[in-house]
Amino acid sequence: MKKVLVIAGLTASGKTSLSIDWAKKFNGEIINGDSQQVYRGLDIGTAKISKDEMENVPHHLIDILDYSERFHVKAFQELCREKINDITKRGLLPILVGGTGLYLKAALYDYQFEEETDQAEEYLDQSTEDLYQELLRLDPISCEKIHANNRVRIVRALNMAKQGQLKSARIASQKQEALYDVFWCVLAPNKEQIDQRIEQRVDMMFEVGLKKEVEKFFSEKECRKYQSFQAIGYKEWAPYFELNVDLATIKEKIVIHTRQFAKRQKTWFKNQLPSRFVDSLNNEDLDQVYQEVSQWLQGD
RNA sequence: GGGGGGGUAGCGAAGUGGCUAAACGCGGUUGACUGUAACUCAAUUCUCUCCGAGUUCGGCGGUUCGAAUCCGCCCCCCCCCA
Repeated sequence: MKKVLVIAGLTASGKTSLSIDWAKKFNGEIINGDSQQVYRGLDIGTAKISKDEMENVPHHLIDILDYSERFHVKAFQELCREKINDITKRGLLPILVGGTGLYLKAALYDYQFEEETDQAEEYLDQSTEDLYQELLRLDPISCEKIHANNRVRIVRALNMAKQGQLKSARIASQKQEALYDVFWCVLAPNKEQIDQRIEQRVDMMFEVGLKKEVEKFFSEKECRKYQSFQAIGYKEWAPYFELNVDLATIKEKIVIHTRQFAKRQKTWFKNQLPSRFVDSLNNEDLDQVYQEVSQWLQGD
């Protein structure tokens, strides 16, 4: 079984620096596992690693899309698996680094997606309640897992049901197994430290020109419907352009959204994966995991 | 000094005699998550010995069967005039 080392974790937990360190020590290459860092030009707001910081360690799946393009799990799954094969073939260790739990899991587990067209527009004029009723007819099992208010998920399941396979049936056909020999590290410092680091990071983003970056891509109203504009650090700027809201307020919003995001990530990793939580701001714990990873690499 | 507006749960803000422990939003907490996932959604958020009880709506006192809501005095904040 191919080995894949995963460095997942909360935003601002220190994934980037650890990944460079380990890539060198374990002779690996890095695959980005972050839904927003795939976009070219969105650098500051996504806290993307810079060329310098890479220290010549090869990075994959960064800057592969224009900010106007759409991206989704299926695409990530395919690209990521290709990279894993490629890196493994060259005798190196693939290190998957990122905070998008679903993407990581979908790439490494036996999740299956199929060719499918997006038909979201079809549902636009229908109420969420109606859509839920329809889904109740077509795929009642999925309804058990999707809340009646969760329009996004309902539309998704409906779309699948109408194009052939039921979402519930597809999930049932999977074994919930990893396709690789995976070591899951989840970097999760304690809350006080994460909150503090988030605040510092956002301050830094403003200092190094986040505003310019956002203006470059999103000052045109049209651009704000792009998926990339969903990213924290970007979407908060709409009131600045439209209502002249001051920068301090924008910044505060970004900090709050980032904190909330970190919490969601933590919940997700805690309950979706058999992962090794790492207090990445604690050197003892880091040494400890380092040993564990080394041992894991030696086994077959 | 005169005139006006205002003080409601962590914050913002409704409520102007009973249906109000008090709408709603934000923030907090917990959780869900298989093609938007940095998304989307849910539960919970005065206190407790928590299926019931106890304290709340600047403070004190009063009217009333009953008050955040009415009356009196006091304290604080904002605006205008002087």
